[in-house]
Amino acid sequence: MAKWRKFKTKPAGAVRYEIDHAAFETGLHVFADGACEPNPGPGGWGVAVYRDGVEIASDHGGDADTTNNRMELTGLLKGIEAAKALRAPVTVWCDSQYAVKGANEWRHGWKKNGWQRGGANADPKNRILLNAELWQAIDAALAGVDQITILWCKGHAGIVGNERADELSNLGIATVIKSYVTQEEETGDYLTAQYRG
Amino acid sequence: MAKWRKFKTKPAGAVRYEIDHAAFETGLHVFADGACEPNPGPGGWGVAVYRDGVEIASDHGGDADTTNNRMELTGLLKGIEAAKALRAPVTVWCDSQYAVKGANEWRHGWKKNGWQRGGANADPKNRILLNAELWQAIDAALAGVDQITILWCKGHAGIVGNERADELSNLGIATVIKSYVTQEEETGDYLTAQYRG
RNA sequence: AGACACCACAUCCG
DNA sequence: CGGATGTGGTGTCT
Repeated sequence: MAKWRKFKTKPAGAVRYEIDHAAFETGLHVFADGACEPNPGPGGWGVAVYRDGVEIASDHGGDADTTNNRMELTGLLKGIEAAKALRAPVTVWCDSQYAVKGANEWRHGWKKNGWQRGGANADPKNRILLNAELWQAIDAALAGVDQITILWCKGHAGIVGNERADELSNLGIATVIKSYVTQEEETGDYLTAQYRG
Repeated sequence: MAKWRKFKTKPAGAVRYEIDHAAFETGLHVFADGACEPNPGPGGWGVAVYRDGVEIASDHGGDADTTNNRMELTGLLKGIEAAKALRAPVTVWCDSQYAVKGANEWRHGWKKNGWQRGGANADPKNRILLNAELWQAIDAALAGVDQITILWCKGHAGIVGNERADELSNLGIATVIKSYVTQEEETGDYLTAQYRG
């Protein structure tokens, strides 16, 4: 029974992704998300905290020049910090497998490797770990913590907390943009001539 | 939309990869490619023949259980055979350095060595040449031939013939898969129980 | 140590 | 349909 059979026959299976909404209705849950428009470009992150299904806190922010994954990591980091402040068992949800697997699995290997990618992958130029400072910050935030569980949830799947975090990350972008407009209005100096009137 | 997008998306660097398309617009060119999805797994090969920039022939095929490099070699072999049939100077292009260097350089050493890998390999197990039958077939196809030049071209670089050969190799995979589906419908025996009904 | 190719996953965006 | 941001792997040779 070759592996690829499972791989190839998947389309026929019509696998449906079932969302266990009930799983979010009890206890403490933090949802983190990031966005970037375009990618790369101005980006934002958002965090929403839920207790027993009701939002009890939220936060957001942004960066003028960033990437989707940097914002995703920043959101997760802020989510972890928010979760730590609760001093109770919390689940932190994020729809980026890059962020979730990185925090749960890959991080340890990178750390052991001096924060480098150890894989048998391409040239040594690609050996450098991207966004290393953010990974190190996440690693530090997670040091000695055992009441936080980071889990992956599917994006755009109707999960309320995820949609809310997405909304907040868009708010983060809007905030960044607005600060540009303000700066532009004040100084008239941000945009290059070709983009003005 | 927003002006800052344009402002942001184009940093100063902007290195462009230049392809000498003109090189393919004159004379006889054969493009060979292979694919494997996943690797290892079901694979396909594709060959496209061009005269003065227009496609005059194509071929494709596949294998149920193979590797990317086996398909790459099979594609090259079929390409060489197609080139021989033209009985004129032909350039055969392939994006696999494994296939191109193997056919142009390494092949002679291996042959001299009784189709074994030479070098300082103490372990006789490491002297086993993989895909030896394919290399021997290529060697036989190239015997006494002097009107065929095998060259490497970069993959996924917008080279029309290479993209076409890639498409054909995917067709090769599809054909293989389809034959499985047919077999499944006929015998009801291909899929494991968990994927049926 | 190097090179090329093949693949998988998720997200972001147009 | 397209691209970018990022990770993980295998196939093969020198």
